[in-house]
Amino acid sequence: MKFSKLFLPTLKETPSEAEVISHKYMLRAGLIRKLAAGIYSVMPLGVRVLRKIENIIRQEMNRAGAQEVFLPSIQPSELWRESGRWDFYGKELLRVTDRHGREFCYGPTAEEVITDLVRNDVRSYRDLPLNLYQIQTKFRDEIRPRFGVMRGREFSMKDAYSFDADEEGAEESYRAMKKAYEAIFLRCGLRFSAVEADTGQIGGSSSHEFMVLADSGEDTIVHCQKCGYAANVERSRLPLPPVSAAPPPPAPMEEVATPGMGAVEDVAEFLKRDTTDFIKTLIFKTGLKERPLVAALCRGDHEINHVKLARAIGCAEASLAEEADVVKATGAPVGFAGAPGLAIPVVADNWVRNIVNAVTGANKADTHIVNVNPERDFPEGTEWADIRQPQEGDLCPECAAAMGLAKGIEVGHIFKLGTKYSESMNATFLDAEGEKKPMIMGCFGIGVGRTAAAAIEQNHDDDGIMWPMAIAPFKAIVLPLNIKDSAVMDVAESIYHNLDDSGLEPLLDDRNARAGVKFNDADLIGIPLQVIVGKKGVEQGKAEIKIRATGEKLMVDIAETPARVAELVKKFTP
RNA sequence: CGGGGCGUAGCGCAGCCUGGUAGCGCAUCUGCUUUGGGAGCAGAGGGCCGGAGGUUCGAAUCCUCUCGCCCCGACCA
Repeated sequence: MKFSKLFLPTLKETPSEAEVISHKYMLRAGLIRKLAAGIYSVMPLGVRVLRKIENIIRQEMNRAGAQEVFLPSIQPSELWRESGRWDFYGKELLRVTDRHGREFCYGPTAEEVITDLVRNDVRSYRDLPLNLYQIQTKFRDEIRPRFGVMRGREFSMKDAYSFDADEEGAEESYRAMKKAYEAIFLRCGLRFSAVEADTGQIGGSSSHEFMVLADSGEDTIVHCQKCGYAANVERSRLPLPPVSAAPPPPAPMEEVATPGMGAVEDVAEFLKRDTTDFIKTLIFKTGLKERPLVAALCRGDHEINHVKLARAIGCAEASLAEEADVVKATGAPVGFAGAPGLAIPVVADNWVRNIVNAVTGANKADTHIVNVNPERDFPEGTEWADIRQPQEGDLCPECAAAMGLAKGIEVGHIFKLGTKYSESMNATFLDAEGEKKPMIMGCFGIGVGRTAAAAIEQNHDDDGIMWPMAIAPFKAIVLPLNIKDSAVMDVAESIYHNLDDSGLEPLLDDRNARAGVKFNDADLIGIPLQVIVGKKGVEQGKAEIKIRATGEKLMVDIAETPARVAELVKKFTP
């Protein structure tokens, strides 16, 4: 490909809308342009990257025994009503009505469609297992799209669905996908971690997220260096707190005046007590009829994780209650809630249980209670659970070593669905005994554009992108520094054609531009290898190969250049 | 949805407070020179100032409404 013919408008300055690195560089390197919030056009260079990623995905999915299909993006509401998600999915589901008044949605995922497809054509255990996947545009009407294609509303996703006759088969399908995913992200040149995850709206029994480690990630994970345990904080398991051998004796509860001091830090300062002696009480809305409000407790220096809390309560989501509800539930303004004497249900974090002579709110304005002892003073029926946010240094649930926290970008997510959809949508088969059974399902997603963005987050410098070889739009860019110098141009063209004939996907920068412009654009768009052809080099029979990622420069005989490029391409392709 | 910010040429911005009919840099086009890290000179084109009302002799500027975008939060395969 010749640069002069390529639709590749690079930007010298960053458009003001971009905040994160990958978004900035995707715009500047001419990969994408925005059409509306969370909706992007992909330009030629971007398409080349996406196709590379898609092809790696295809190869590994096919190798794992999955078959590619292509499902509709517009899906009838009936299927979604059958699964029960028409109402459950909420505003994120983009609903449309056709000219006859029939309701449809733009597919955010395809469990319903695939289950419908399979139930109609699969009847026997002999047809199982089956794993079908597609690479399709999805639409999710996110509340707040952001960070370019990282959290877009319209995006390309590979989604796979497995159907098995029994648990062992489903387990095997899950393992095969996990292995395929590891191969895919490894080949894409990403540093990632497969972590235990929450199942969210998709449902099902268990799941792993594939997290690309990057500071700009929206998810937080806890991980153990020693044994390799890693989990999304939403799914983190924390061991019980150490028990003191000789705890001080419990003292009688006593009210203290704490005028205007709602925050734990203020009260701690005032009472000269450590925040670890405090029990923080937060009131949450659950959306449940039987217990709309719940008090969640954690130690003063800890934070409640809303997702862990929701799971402990058994509700879809837990969010902080409005001020009026807090007043109603506790009889005090926000900041003075405490478990003793509270009428609403109490869920307390395990780490609260053996705090001795703790400080907590008195359910009375400007008042706290000291010497609270949970076992003695908490209401009857208090539930204990693991509901707090992990902290740096928390101990590993598997091996008890200290864990760390890291930010990650979720590029893939795999779920064991069980029979959630096959039962609600009646996808059954006859087993060897002639008995009718629901298929056991799994589902497996990869965000294609997000994988590209994650690759940039992990591989860039101040000058631009440094594409991993396997997903680079071009593997090498040939830079004749002066196209009017026919000796230089002849050498550049011959190297270019040679590379092209060898299938090494070269780009020839044949623009009549100064050397600096070409260097800067080559760095920006992140082609892994630059072949620099200049006057001085040509006179000595040499060309120069620059490795974008390391900055390393090699002087090479012109005749050997294509072979050296081929070598380097091979070396850098995992 | 709550909070904050921003819409002026393709991109980045100034002008707005204190109304007088739009400007800078980059990019683009033409010509000449230049060609190893975003060139120089000369010339040229491009904006009903997001939109709609209003105030005024006069609105990019003041007021009201509206649309869009970005950030934080809530939310989220």
